[in-house]
Formats: sequence, structure tokens, C-alpha cells
Amino acid sequence: MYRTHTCNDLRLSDVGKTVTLAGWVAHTRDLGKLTFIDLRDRYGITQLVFDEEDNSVLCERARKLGREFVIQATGIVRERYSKNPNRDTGDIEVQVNELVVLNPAKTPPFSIIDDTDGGDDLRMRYRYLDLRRPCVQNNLLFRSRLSLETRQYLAAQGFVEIETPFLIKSTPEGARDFVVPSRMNPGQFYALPQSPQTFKQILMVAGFDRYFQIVKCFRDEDLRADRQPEFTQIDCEMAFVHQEDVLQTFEGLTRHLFLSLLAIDLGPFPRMTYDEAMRRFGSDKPDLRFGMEFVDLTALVRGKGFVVFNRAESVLGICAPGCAAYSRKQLDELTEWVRRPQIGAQGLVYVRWETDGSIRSSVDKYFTAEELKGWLRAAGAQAGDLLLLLAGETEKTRKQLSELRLEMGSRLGLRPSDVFKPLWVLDFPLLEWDEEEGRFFAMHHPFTSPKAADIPKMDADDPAVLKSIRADAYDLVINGVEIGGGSIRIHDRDLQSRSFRLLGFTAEEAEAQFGFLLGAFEYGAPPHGGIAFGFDRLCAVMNGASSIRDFIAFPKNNQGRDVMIDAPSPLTRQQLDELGIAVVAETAPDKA
RNA sequence: GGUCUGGUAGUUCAGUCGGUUAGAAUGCCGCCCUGUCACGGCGGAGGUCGCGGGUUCGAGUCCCGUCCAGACCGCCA
Repeated sequence: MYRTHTCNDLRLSDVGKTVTLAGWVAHTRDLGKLTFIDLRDRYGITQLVFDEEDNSVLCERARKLGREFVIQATGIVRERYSKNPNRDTGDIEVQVNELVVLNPAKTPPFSIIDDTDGGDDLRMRYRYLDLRRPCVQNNLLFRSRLSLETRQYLAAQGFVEIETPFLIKSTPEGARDFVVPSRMNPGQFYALPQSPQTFKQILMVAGFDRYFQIVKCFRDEDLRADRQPEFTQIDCEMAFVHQEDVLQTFEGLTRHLFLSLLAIDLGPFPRMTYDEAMRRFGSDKPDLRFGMEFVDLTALVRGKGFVVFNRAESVLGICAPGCAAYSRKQLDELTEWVRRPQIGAQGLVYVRWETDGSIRSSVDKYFTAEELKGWLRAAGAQAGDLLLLLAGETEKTRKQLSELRLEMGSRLGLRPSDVFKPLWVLDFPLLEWDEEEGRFFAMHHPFTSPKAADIPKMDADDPAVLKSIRADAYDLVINGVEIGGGSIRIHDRDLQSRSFRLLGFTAEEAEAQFGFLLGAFEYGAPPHGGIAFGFDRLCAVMNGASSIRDFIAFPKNNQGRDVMIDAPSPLTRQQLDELGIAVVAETAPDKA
């Protein structure tokens, strides 16, 4: 037996016991004739003490232990002379009389503490050391508890966990696929699933009623702080349900997870249509932790000689509370901020309503104080507030002002990480126009059902009418992060054919790509719908973090590389030959 | 595919207008220290300034290219 206790077990009540601990040397404090060692395992830290008067040989050995040595120490639990209230085991220490070095260690390249000095690259290359840091361990322990709670909740609701294959068929729609060559079928490739979408729908046809899976999905697209090429979804599908049933079920799951892991009751989730979200916040995933809603000033500002406003399709504003005191320098900086290529606004108009009642704006020469006052009133502003306006094409202006709103929210401290504001966004458009390809794409996916009332619009020729078709599609948003999305699916063969036609599929193409699913639908498909939650994002959001990397044990870097194992890597000539693959890219095969 | 930021000691960073021996903190090594817990004190070692080219009497510093890392846009049905 390597140990009798973990490094977070011992308390005052254990004083006098002989115990054996094992763990990593976190810290050595050598006071000469007295040496302290902080012994760490994933449970905590226990102080070991070596006294020269007590055992000089052992004390000398303890002094020579390096950081991250793996040791086993046996000794007697003692009450401390001076206690450490910051540590669970701070009342006691173990006076060691037997020390075994289980394994020495090289000096680590960075400190194994929460507030580490290691940079991202270094931490990822030595991820096994990074994963020793208590804060990173806590993230993964949280993730483990979250998946356990999810399974328990959904199982209690009658959901069945069924695994779907990872080696499936590539389809050109949607994100790029990771592909896997098939040795036994030379020249042919599997694709890794972007989601188990079609399989879960087939499970509904098969009669499983309520399916879920906590499952890896793969997308060969560029990475972000919240996007990894392989990520985990809580993937669900239900049969004999309307949209309302799905919303209720997964609002229940979400509330349960917040309650059980964070002891926070989210209450009933507010709902908003896509159109409303775009109008009020310029985003399909508004952060509801703060207000600063859009105000449409287009009609109010027209016809007064300010050409920018007269030419603009939309003039939209947000009211930044208490910001009238912004200096010229601050406003210039803010203008520069919205003009950055990432935002792309042409300029920024501001109206300051000073606390003394006076009004100052960047367009004073075009508008009277009374007119400006009218804008402020329309925006619901109060004295001391700052009105910020952007103008231009409606869609672009909304997007730009949405970014500005989030930025101002952050600067004003209105987005605390321990407050959670969920939101269902409903009635997403069915179709999305793609400028490059000059055709419609499914905004969600090709199996999404249009709203019953909008089905007649599917026969229209007018693109504007087609764009206005709404779907039974919904997203769950928390704090401005898209946590989940889903839809009611088409289960009617004819409707599915019409949908494919809208998306520009010929009958042959639809058959070639999704024939198996369409075939299944001809054998008695129940009405069904589902949702998928981004599990990594949920972990991050619940912990107030913006990057999902700290909640994934072995994440990829910005270039999609795993720097610890150095993947991806070239194949050997022999491997390529066996697969019948010739590489024409700049990376030559290994000479191995 | 694009924009921005960064790359200097093991690590995290500073380095002025281009100037003579490139610094700090921390870590590491040695010595001292019996109640520390970010222990403390004294001393020491440690540098291809990412790489390549250019400008210059002189480049960590300026210019061009390139590689790496991060954030973002495009992309992500």
C-alpha cells in the first residue's frame, strides 16, 4: 500500500496517528535545522516536517528533494505550532520518520501553481505538468461532474445513451470534414462526423424515442478560443414532440446542471425570436447580463444636412449609462476602436448629455440641441449618459453596434462572470443566402422543419419571401454564448423533397448524399426534433471562462496542432503506399 | 485567405532617439538560518535578443522576408 491517506485527509482529529502519504514535492522550505515540505496530490497539500534534532540523516535527505519528486513519507500526525488557515490541512503536519523517493524529477520548466509563470505554448507542450496545477485539475473535475449529472438527469427522463459511429460518410454541406482513408477500399475515404445528426434521426425512426449521447464531433475549420477541431456535444433527439417539449426538457436539464453544480437557480428562461434579437441587440446570441438595447433613430435623424445619416439605411444607437464624462481622447479612442478592420465602421457619432443638462455632440453643426434632445429621449437616456450612434447598411450596422455594445458592457463592468442570463432564441430563418455561391443554404441544417405557417412560402420565387421563411429552430444562449441549438426535423418525405429543391439539390444529389435517411423516412418516421449542447462551452461559461481549452485535457493550438505529441505529422512512404495515397502538398512524407 | 499583437536568461518580462559590458523578478546551484507556509539572508552560474537578409561606422532597437504563438475577421449546414 503506497498510502494510507490523501494529502487532503488529515485533520486535528488524526493527531497521533501514524500515516503514510504519497505525492509530489510542491515546495521545500529549508530553515537549516528544520525543513518543511509541501506534499501535493490532486486532493490537496499536506505539510511534512523534518527536524534535525529528531533525525539528522532524514532531514539532510529531505533538504535535497527537488520540486516534483514523487515521494512516499511515513510519520506521525502532529498539531502545528503555527497554523495555516488558508489550507484545509493547515492545523496539522506530518513528522516524517521514513522517506522513500519513488521517482526523482527534472526541474519543471514552469511553476506548478494556479498563478503559473508558464506561457500557453509551454503549458501545452508539457500538458502533463500543466494538468498538475490545481486550477486546471478543478476544471477537469468540474467537467467530469457535469457529464455525470447530465447522464443522471437525462437517464431519469427516460433518455437512452446510444453510441453512433465515428467513421461515416463525407457530405459537402456544412463544415469541412476530417477524412480517414480506407485501406481496404483504396481511394475511398470515411469522414469523421460533424455531429451524429442523421444517425440520431434514424434512431427516432427505429423507435428509441429519447436518445442522448455525450459525444465527440469533428470539424476541419479554423480555430478560436471557443472552437476546437474536436469538441464534445450533449447530443439529444426526441420523438413525438413539438418544439415546446424540447425547450421544456432542456431548460430543465440546464437548470438542473446550474443548480447541482453551482447552486444557482436560473429560473424560467426568457424567450425571444431571432428577428427581435437582431432588432434589439443586433445579434442572434445577445448577452442579457446588461441592457444598452439598440434604439432605431433612422427616422429621427434624416433630412437635416448630415449626409452620412441621410444616406444610411439605418442609424442605430446605444446609450452608455454614466459615460457623458468621457473625454475627447476617450471618444477618439472609441471611434478608432469601431473603425478597426475587425469592426469596420466608418465612424462614430456621439451625443453627451452632461450632468448640468447641456448637450454636446460630434454633429452639433447639423442638429439643434432640441433635435439632439429628441434622440436622447428616444434612447431613454438620462443626464450623464452617452449616446453612441452608428450608421450604414442595416445588417452591417447592427453587427458593428452589437460589438460596440459588448465592448462598452465589458468596459463598464456590466458582464460579471458569476451572473448567468439564459435565453431561448426562437424562429430562426430557414435559409441563409450565400453571396459567393449565389444560392440558399440551410441556416441550421437541411432537415430542419419550416414553421407550419411558412410552408406555403416555400413555393415562392421572390428571394425576399424565401428569406422570410422561419424554421422551428432554436438556440440556447447564456451570457451571449451559444450553448446549444436544435430544431424540429422534417419527417415528411414530400416536405423534405421541397426543402432539398430550395437548397438547390437535384433529386439525384439528395438521393446520393442522404438516400439512407430519406429511405428510412419512408418506413414510418415519427415526428421528431432535438438539440445539441456544446459541452466544452457549457463548462467554460459555467466557470466564467471564455476559452474552452482549459476544460479540455489535451486541446489543439491555434493551428490545430497538438504540440505535446506533435500532431498532425507526415506518414511514412510505406503507410501511404498501403493506403494508395500520393501526397502532392509541400510536406513530404517522412523518410522513416 | 486576411487583420492585429507578441517572440530578449530555464520561465515571466523591461530594454529610452540606433551607441560602447543586454537588465529585473522568479527559478536553478552553493553557503547560512529551529516554526516556515510566496520563508528569510549572502554569493554564483545562466543570453545564437526566433530565423534569414538588408540599411548603417554601429542593429535587441530601423526595413524586407520567413517561422512560431495568441486574439480576431472570413469560415464554423
